[in-house]
Amino acid sequence: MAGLKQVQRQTGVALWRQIADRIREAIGNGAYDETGMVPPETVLALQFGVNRHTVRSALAALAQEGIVRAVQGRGTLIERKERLNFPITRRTRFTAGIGDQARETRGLLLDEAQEEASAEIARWLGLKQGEQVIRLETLRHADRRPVSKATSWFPAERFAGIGEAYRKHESITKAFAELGLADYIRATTEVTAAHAATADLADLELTPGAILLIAKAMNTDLDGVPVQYSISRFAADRVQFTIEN
Amino acid sequence: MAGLKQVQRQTGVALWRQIADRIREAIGNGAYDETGMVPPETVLALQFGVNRHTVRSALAALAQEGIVRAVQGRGTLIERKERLNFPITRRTRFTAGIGDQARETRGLLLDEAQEEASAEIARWLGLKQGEQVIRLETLRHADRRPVSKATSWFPAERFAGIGEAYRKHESITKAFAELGLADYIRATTEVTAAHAATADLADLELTPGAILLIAKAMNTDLDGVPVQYSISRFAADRVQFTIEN
DNA sequence: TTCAAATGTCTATTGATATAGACAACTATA
DNA sequence: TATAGTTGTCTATATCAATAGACATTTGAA
Repeated sequence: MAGLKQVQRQTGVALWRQIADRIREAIGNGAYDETGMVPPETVLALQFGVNRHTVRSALAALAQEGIVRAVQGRGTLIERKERLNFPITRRTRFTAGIGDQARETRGLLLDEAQEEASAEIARWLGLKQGEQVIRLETLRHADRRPVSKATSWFPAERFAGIGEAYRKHESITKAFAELGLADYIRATTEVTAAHAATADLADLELTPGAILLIAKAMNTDLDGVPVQYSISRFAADRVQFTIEN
Repeated sequence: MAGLKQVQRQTGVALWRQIADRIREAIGNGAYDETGMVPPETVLALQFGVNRHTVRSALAALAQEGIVRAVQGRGTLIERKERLNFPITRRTRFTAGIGDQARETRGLLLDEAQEEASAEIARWLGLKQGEQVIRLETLRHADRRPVSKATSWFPAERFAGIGEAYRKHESITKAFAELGLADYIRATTEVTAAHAATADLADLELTPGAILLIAKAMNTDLDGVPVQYSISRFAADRVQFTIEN
């Protein structure tokens, strides 16, 4: 588990960024829980086989993210460490899934629009291409930290006013309930990973090079009729998915 | 979908690498399927807002990976494009899951060892810490391209000789069968994403900064007794997971 | 054959990245 | 109150990353 931590040169990814990513990950995995501190700069420099100044650049980046805080004379303290678990089941709901792990969850409506369904959206929602759909851009927080950004599409006819309902309740489940859909089922989830797009970086408070876990999900009502298709982007260092079969 | 492709400066990730990652992703998503070619360098330079030489660095990297091939006077042709779908269900098996999408799958045994179960492994396999387990390091290919690298643990007493059986059959399912376990069930899967570790980069033929989809999975026999715990690392640009509920 | 469009090559310059060394400033503890 | 251990700051140097411009070479179509 220990061993020489390695980085690669001349790959277009600066050493300080590789090291920052590794340390962030190690913190997330609880590697430094005993001391609550990152090892001294000289030790890290030795471990990664780089100059101490390079390690300092990495730690400066992590300090900028609010993950560590350096104290002269003492060391570099771990400020924040989180990895939420997000279960994916037939009853997957964001708020309920995260709810027991965070004191407070919020759902922000960033944008709302009615538009014609693209071929892909139409396929997922069982509509014809060009039929009207409502698109919501939402940003979900847990304990005041952004966790995921999602784009969702709903059949416009059936769910007119869902934007307003979401803005009020800050929850898809409650918005559905207000519009007469008491229950729904997660039918399909596709999971991929990718580098974050610029637009998502800012909202999720990430730095470039950061990784997103991307879940493309389709929900149906109890009769199996599609009610929602969504593409959710999660900050990979803050979330893991669990699939229980 | 079109719009200005964006890259960020002074983030420790070189522009040419960001651009290479975006283009690789776009190719994987079928963005250039109509022409079978990447847009001209000057067009890409305009789209990304960088100098043509920077785009050339990105394309050179992709050519190195064997994804594109530049032909003077014509353009830059797409050589390879793949994204396998990996379904996660109660009956998840690598070979069967990928089998219908690739002409040929292989499973290579990189390493085998018998060791004492760590606290985590023991918990997953329902053993006591320190009990003997067999660890296999395997590398799985589809159509001669590496797809995933996995570390698996098995209770040593019950599955003595599983390394040899895997080496022979190149399949966990068949190795289990040889040892008297005719059927098994995927009980739990945890999905995360992370930057690839150096050791995995080489085996999976990836470049640093590349993303892994990581699946931590536990399989049980039909009585619910754990038979395998594994951590599989997939090249994120070649694979997606599908969870059907 | 001609020409537009595309990739290939070269030179030059600037800023970011990484290394190296020296020393200052601060903290906790013996 | 020393002192070891830690982070903070400064200078200097070499290499990588990015931009800029000019021109050569190849291809495919008019």
